[in-house]
Amino acid sequence: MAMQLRGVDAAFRLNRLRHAGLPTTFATMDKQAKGTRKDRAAFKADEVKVDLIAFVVAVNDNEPCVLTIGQADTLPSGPFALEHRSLQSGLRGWVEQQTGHPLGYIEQLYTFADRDRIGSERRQRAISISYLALTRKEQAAASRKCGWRSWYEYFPWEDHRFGTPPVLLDVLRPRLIEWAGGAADAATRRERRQRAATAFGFDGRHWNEDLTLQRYELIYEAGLVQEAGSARDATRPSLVPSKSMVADHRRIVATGIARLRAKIKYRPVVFELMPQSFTLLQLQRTVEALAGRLINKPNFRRLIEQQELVEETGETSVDTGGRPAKLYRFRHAVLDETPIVGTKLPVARG
Amino acid sequence: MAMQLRGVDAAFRLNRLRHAGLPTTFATMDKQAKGTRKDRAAFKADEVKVDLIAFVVAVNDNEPCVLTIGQADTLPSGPFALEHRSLQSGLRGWVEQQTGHPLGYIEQLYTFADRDRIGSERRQRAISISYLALTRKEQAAASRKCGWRSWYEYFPWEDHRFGTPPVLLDVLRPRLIEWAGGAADAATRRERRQRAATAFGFDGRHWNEDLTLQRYELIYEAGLVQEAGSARDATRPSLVPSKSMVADHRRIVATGIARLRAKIKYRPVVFELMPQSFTLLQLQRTVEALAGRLINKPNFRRLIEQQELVEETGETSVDTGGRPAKLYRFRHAVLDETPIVGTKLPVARG
DNA sequence: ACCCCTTATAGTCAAATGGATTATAATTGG
DNA sequence: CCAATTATAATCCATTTGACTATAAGGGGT
Repeated sequence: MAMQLRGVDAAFRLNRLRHAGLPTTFATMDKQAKGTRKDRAAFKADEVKVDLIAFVVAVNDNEPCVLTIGQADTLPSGPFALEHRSLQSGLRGWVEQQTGHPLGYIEQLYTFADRDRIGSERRQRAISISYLALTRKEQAAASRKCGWRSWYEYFPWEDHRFGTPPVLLDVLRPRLIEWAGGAADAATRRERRQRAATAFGFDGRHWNEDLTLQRYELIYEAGLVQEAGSARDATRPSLVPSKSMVADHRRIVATGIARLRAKIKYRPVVFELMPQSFTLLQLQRTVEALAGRLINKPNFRRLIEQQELVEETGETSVDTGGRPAKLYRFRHAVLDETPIVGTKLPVARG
Repeated sequence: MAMQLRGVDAAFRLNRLRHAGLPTTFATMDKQAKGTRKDRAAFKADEVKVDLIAFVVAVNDNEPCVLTIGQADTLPSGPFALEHRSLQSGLRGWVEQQTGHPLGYIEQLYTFADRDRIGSERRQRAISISYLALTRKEQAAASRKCGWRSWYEYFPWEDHRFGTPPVLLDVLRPRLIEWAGGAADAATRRERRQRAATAFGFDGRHWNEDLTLQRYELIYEAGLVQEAGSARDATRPSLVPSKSMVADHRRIVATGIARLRAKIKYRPVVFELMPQSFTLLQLQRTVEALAGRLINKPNFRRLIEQQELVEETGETSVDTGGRPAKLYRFRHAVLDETPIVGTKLPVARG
């Protein structure tokens, strides 16, 4: 396998193995890690390169988009260098240089170790730190070799706004069933079916839009996607129809989508993607684009209003095609107020 | 300031500044970041050192504990080296070597750039990757120079199980009010009061146990805590009574507590901290220890049962002091089933 | 044996929340 | 003026959730 399996849920999966009594990394751990804290300065071999990678999001015409560079499907990135004052400022610098796009909201996603790069003289370790960034397309200053592409070109099974995507039932389901059935023992087969059903909402289960990363990892594990630059055998006839990305960038995007979909439910981050003033329907359409599913209109409005996230500007928008809609703006004060909504513990009050 | 302000919410705070029209990192960004992707291999200056730091958690006698090493209050850590097969295996190696403790569940917390270390010949960049790990004390093999310390020695204001901690109202509140009032302009004063009230539940607001990191950052920003090794002026007479840690380890712990408190509400991670079989009250006490607040007993049992997280072992425990309690064990199958509980979007079904 | 204390377990009830639906208002375009 | 389209308000009902009460089952002392 040309790529390493990793991701946010790797620890979780590993843990499942542990409970099942199977050997884990922990059991087979390399014992040769020597040296005390004092020794650190003596080693030069410990030095590694650090890459910063950005998953930049904007919603254009109700389509959630990722910022890419070059002809290939590549995320903006660059090495963390001495000139950078911080990781974030390094990331901003690279993105602005490569795309001409200034970033607003930034959030760290995940740090992972790349597979060893064999340098000219010695082994070279590399680490990638990925980030999620939110902006608006208009902020782009006459872009260079970069462009906005819809998420759903890379993840066609993730868009449920117009009903269940055909690819899900026509392609993914049979192939995942096939993959599950290909396992050696019955327990693994059942476990694979279980995982696929939960992640994709098969067998009458509900679709959960937050499981984007689990779904990608499942598809990847089943060998149904192929990324550019990986040297996989070409014997496998047909993969799931979707755009691939360079290296493991598609996994980073999946991580970012999952994070963002989860986050819009408890923090007011959507407004980073909105213009200064907007109608409630525009806001709803943006959330729907991110979540990949439709939202009940009256209930959405009730939710927004009772949380007092927005305030009226006093103006109305007339290009709605029907009755003019009130324009709203985000109440920035909520960033200081926000008590974060939901608890799930039955706490004892008083 | 001897330490850099950073953390999970740094992006959020930064963003608030942006909206308030203040200059930000983005605005003052260094423009000298040069070089294309092809140049990477040519630079040696870009190499950095990578440290792995572990926040290891166990709950001993209803007290949530952190694993520390040495006499000082230090988290297990060590450099990421060539011998390590992955970041996680490197972390496991260091923790086992320094504490003799094997790790089970591991989850990445945050990656940050340390302040520059001035090496003997040239500037040296360093990066720290922090992790959250869950275990049980019993797994410890006759420990070396390490020990378990209660979280609440470092964060006495976080334990609300036995009522509001005195330090909150007697020390923190007046000092935070003083800090808020010390701001130059009225807007900043109001914003500071607002933030403090939200984070600590002042002025009749509810206590939100998930805001551990925000609270620590606020206290830090107000100059009310001092960490070991920082060269702060000694003129400030009295700080908030609490144990400090080496470097920014206390911030890492705060990040981990916040993450864990949020996570137990939607993923069944508590069971990593439980023995094989346990009573429902033991489970409840463990959750209470982590959350730092009491839970309504009947409702907690209802929650556990309706989610089918556990199954009866058939045995009962008699050392409860009253009626014997049924013993339960975790249903590991839920790890494959779990559809993750809560949505907060008013989705349109059908 | 009995009482009393402790904890376990089951059940009830009201309030709040959340999903779905219907009704009414204000525009544009023909 | 009518039809189509969108905005906005209001209502209904099932489910969830917080708070509380009642009963069961043990141990320890007298």
